[in-house]
Amino acid sequence: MSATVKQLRAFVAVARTRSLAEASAQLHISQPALSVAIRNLEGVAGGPLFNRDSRQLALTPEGREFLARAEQLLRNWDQSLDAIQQRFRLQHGQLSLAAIPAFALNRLPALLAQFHHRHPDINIVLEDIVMERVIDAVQAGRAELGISFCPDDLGGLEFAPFDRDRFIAVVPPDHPLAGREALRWRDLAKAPFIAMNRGSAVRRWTDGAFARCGAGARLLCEANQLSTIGQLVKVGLGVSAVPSLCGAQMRDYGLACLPLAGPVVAQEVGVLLRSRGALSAPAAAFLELVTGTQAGAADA
Amino acid sequence: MSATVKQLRAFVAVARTRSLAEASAQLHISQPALSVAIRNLEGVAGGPLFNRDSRQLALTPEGREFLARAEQLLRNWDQSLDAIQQRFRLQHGQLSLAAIPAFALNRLPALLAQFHHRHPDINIVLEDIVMERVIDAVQAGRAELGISFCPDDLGGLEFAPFDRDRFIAVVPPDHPLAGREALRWRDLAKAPFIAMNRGSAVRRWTDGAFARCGAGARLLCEANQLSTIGQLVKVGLGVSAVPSLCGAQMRDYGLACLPLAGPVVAQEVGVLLRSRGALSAPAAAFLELVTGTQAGAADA
DNA sequence: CGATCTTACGGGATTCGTAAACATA
DNA sequence: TATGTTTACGAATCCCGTAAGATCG
Repeated sequence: MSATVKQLRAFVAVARTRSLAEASAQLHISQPALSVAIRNLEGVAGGPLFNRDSRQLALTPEGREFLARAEQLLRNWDQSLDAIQQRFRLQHGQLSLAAIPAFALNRLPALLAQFHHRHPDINIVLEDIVMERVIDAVQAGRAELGISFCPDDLGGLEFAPFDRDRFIAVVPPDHPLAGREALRWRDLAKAPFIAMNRGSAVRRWTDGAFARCGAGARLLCEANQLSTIGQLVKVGLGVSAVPSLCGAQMRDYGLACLPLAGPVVAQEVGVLLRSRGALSAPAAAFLELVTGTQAGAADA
Repeated sequence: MSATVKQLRAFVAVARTRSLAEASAQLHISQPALSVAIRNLEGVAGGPLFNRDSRQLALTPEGREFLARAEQLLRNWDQSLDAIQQRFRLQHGQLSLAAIPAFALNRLPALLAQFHHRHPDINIVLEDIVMERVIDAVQAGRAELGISFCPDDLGGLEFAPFDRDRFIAVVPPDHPLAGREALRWRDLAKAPFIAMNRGSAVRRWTDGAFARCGAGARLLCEANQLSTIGQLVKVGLGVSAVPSLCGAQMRDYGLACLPLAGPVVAQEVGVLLRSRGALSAPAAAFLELVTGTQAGAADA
């Protein structure tokens, strides 16, 4: 067996704190894991790096020498890795996006954090607006990239899908339906339904789903934001169905989210853009990021 | 994810050979494994290190810069690790051992290789002799350490056990008994038996085992080396029972080795020495090696 | 008895190798 | 078609975290 970078970092942390307990907290690993890591490193080195006679670990002479080498080694390591990452880092420019709120609230933050970690010098301009205005923004060039469900009318834009989103049922946690494994659309038709405002894409899809299963929903009220719908469900006004994108958000509100069996209502989620060839470097990098990492991200 | 030393070694090998196939042979890993390793490293770096357009991989400018850094990094790494290992390495001295042939032929080579790898400057003096003479050698100080089964009379020596050895049955591969899962001593009593010479410890144990199960063996012939016994079994003269230590050797001869159920004949294997406190550094190191690593090494 | 380190063991993630698909001269 | 790379998937390995044990003040 050979030594690893992780073991060296562990050794340096322990040598500095002179305590496994303290070092394990710094390294965000458990104390036993650190104990075996140090022991393994000592196995590679060929002898003891610490004296364990007292209650507090003290470096042996060999350990003291190795500490100096290890610290230098880790400095070089991090330096070299930073250097190569910097070479690939975009130096300037900006990323202008438009995204529908369902995506902007749930998936986008993690993606943008990742993007910003890779390219800290790129400014990010984000508009979270409804699907129709996302299309406008991309067409007008206000945003280079748009993220939304696949619209019925692309308006001359390209669409690069990277995920399929299925609707999920949202009910109050104490609702009789909340205990089920899965629901069908006709189950939702029996309870008062809280829908998106007429004219929105989500509304068209829910209407279509009810129509297809031959059961009209008892429409109780409408809202034009999914988070509003969540709150209305929360207070017991009725039930609803939302894109699974919003599952995490709805669960945060304390609502029960159940998969919807039966006639599948699935929508492509993807990136809207004017021309793949004319993308700025930041936009191209983001497009690669989103199509590469989002491939398998399902929600119940 | 962070980069690993292994990935850096892979990168350097590929960059030098400009071929995954060639590099994978050097690194003793499969080509696909190397392919994903490089891809992962590129993921950490944030961009492509190689141009894959032609059939032959060529470094990108960033890859070229990284290669220089990686080579330096690996040099430092190996240097530092060598240095610490050298600090723990015994500089001079010799290790004088006596071991019974059963052990010297089967387990000792790997142990000595390991010891020599750790302490290349230590001369090793090995006597492979029968148990009684091992005791003599240690008592007389000709050997500092003796490896053998636990003798009935320690002769004033210390014995540090590190393994339990059970006898196994040895039969020709085409023998009717060879197909069984396991044998009992009384099964062996039916066939002609090839034993160790009277007076040897192995002979006393096999005699004892037959006596205990109430079946006298049909003694066909005797030999004073276990390897001779193996060859006699091979040519169909009869069957035998040997310490499991010799299992690998017997299988190498093309013989069938079967576990012996029923009355257990097990012997402690361990190290004989005059005084634990008076050991030389090489002997102490070897003792630690053998008691540490041999703990769980069973043979069918 | 309390704090700290070690040992033992089950679960999860990573990595490897085999096999098959793919690209290119 | 032959060489060389990538993708997919089952299997083995390694590493970590939880829990129990040991040691010292």
